[in-house]
Amino acid sequence: MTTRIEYTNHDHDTCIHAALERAAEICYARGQRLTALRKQVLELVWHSHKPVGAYDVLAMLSKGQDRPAAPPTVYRALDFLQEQGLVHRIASLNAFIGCSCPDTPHVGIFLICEKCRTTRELAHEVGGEASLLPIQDLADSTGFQTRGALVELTGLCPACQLEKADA
Amino acid sequence: MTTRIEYTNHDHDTCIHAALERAAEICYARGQRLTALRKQVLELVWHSHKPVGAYDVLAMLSKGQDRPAAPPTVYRALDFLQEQGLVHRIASLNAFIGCSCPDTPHVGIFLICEKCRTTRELAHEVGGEASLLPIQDLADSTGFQTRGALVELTGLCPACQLEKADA
DNA sequence: CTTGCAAAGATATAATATAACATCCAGAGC
DNA sequence: GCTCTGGATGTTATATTATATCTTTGCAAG
Repeated sequence: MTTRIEYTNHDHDTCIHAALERAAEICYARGQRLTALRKQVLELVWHSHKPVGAYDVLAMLSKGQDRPAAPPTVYRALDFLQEQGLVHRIASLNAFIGCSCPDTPHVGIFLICEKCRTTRELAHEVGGEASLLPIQDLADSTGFQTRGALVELTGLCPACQLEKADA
Repeated sequence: MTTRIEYTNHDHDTCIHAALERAAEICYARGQRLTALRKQVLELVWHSHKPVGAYDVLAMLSKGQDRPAAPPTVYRALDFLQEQGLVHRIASLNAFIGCSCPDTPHVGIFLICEKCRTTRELAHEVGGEASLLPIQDLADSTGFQTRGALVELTGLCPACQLEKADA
């Protein structure tokens, strides 16, 4: 038995559906409005487990529309979703990914596959947040007052390690 | 006694000079060419202990020139300096900062002050690299093969904590 | 001296993000 | 129902960051 998320051969519709439902609950509980647009953007971000660029969202949003949406439309929605902790921004990719644990605020710890770009969030795994403590302690010891953090590891996900062996 | 770097009231010319000298040694030892342009860009990045944008470097580089330099000039120099480990890129700021410990390759751990933007690299402090181990272990335990990392903490540096108390 | 190659110059454009102002629309209070 | 208000969205323009591509330069080995 494992808590590992299987990114291949899973029913991703379930991921999306669950994420949207939880987002609705969270926003309702906080008195925030998950409007149709914001919901749609969230759904598009959840389209895969790979970070998606703002302009990718924009393109998906505009597909089949008479008038394509403009960048601020997407960026505003993404800002809202970030404020609510529903998506994270991956700084090293200028891209966004859905948060699978939006209930509690946390700093993200991400594992980004260099090959397939599938990205997994570690922060809320068992010991996830705790793993930051040594760094925080070191920062504290220099007198720095930490308020936010960004941790992004790049490498190869299990699936791509196998593929690499093939090649 | 402390190993803490004092960023205020220090002779920054010494920092710059030392960085340039060490860079020259490193490049020579590796058979890499620290050309005049690359050296100048490195010096401009070292202009302060705050990350500096590529276009800031570009502006400084062009000041007083007949023809201003073009972006690729700066980006190429920065790419070279990054490859040699002489500067780091701060992803959350789209900016660059001189590495104070370029002799050995390492992942950067940065403390970025939200107020004055002064940025300090922790990676090579005592226990710096080691502080990443719990995260690496966690990543390993998921089967992820880490090849690179990015750690950026934001908050308030000691000096700005005092100022904030004043205000 | 010429040839080969890395570095730098030059031009154009791609990709990401925000500023500023106009309009819309849902809900509160009358 | 009406109107007022404030947040959300639309619209236009532009700022900021980064790269592709081709040309030219300069230096060093043969």
